[in-house]
Amino acid sequence: MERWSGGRWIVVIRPTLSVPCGTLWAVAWWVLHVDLDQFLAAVELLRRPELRGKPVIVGGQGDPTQRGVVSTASYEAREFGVRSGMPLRTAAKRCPDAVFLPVDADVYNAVSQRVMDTVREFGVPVEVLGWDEAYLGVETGDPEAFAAEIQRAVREATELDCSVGIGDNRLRAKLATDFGKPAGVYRLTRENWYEVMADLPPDALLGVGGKTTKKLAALGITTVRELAAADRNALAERFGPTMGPWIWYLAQGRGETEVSATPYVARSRGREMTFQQNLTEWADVEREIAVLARRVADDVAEEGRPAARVVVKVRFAPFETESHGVTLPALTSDPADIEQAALGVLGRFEPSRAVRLLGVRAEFER
DNA sequence: TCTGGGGTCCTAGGACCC
DNA sequence: TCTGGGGTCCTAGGACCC
Repeated sequence: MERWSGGRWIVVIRPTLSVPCGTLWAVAWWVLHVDLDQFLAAVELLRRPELRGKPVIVGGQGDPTQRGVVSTASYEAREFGVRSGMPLRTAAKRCPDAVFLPVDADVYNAVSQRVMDTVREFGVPVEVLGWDEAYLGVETGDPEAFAAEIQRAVREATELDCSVGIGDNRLRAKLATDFGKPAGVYRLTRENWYEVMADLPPDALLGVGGKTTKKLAALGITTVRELAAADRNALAERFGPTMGPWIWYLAQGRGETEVSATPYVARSRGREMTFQQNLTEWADVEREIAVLARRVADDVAEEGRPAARVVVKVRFAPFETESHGVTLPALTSDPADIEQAALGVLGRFEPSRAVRLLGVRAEFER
């Protein structure tokens, strides 16, 4: 396909690669994945510059003697083997000199907003994935230059570094980002997919985690290459008619190319809390469920759509999780209704066991 | 290593209906 | 009297992601 642009003809190829085309500029559709480097730690360093160069760990209440896990570790802390998701206690053992800071969601929200506003100024579709990530759909002959422009703009607006993955689909763009970190750009396409990914374990793919990797190993599949070459029907047999073929596609680097700028519509809103000391009195459990339900009701009100279903989650000591739910007799945003529903569902749990975590979630109509 | 809090999507099994 | 088969909806749990 050709079209007239900027005073010259350009060749538009979608969604494949740009090809040098004589005096014509070859333009293609790219997915760019923008990911801020060590986001939470980086934001904390902005307001506490004296911590720069030190191992900084953001997570929980910022107290490694309490229950909580690492949200983000600075690169210095990662040198000690500290990783996201690790218990704070463990992180403190690995890196005793680290500075521990509590998660400050309001601040990260505000900074994230500035970053995303900056990225949106480029006038391309932007799909935000969380505090620190977004996909961009970009039509350009030089995606590396575009990526560098984004990095420059984000740094200018926020003093934060980001890495950019360039891909011919969302999967490859997202995986590319890690190879660009920190503060770099990397391109992953059909051209170099196997060269880069073939020998990595299946959980290098987005959507394949530890559990699936273990099950695959039991089938003799231990690399992306082997998964890509596996029998699709056998995978469907083992992992289900959707998941089986899906992970097979992933291993080949195939994925969605669309980047949607349509606003995110939540399926559910929930609140949960792990208690520093297990609750052993059921009256306390009931009281805390009521508190959580009221908070969820606030979130539901903010959402502006009524709840259709309420689900209660209980994690018993030491770590056994159960959930029960109820479809509401009618759609409602009334805090009293949501609280009543949650307390009613709570009656279906065993009341004589110590409780580690409680959660309440409201689901919206699909 | 004693395992957060915010979510999404898929699967399996039972209920229910014809 | 003890027993079909298919479709659909609901629920609980699992896996995964940031």
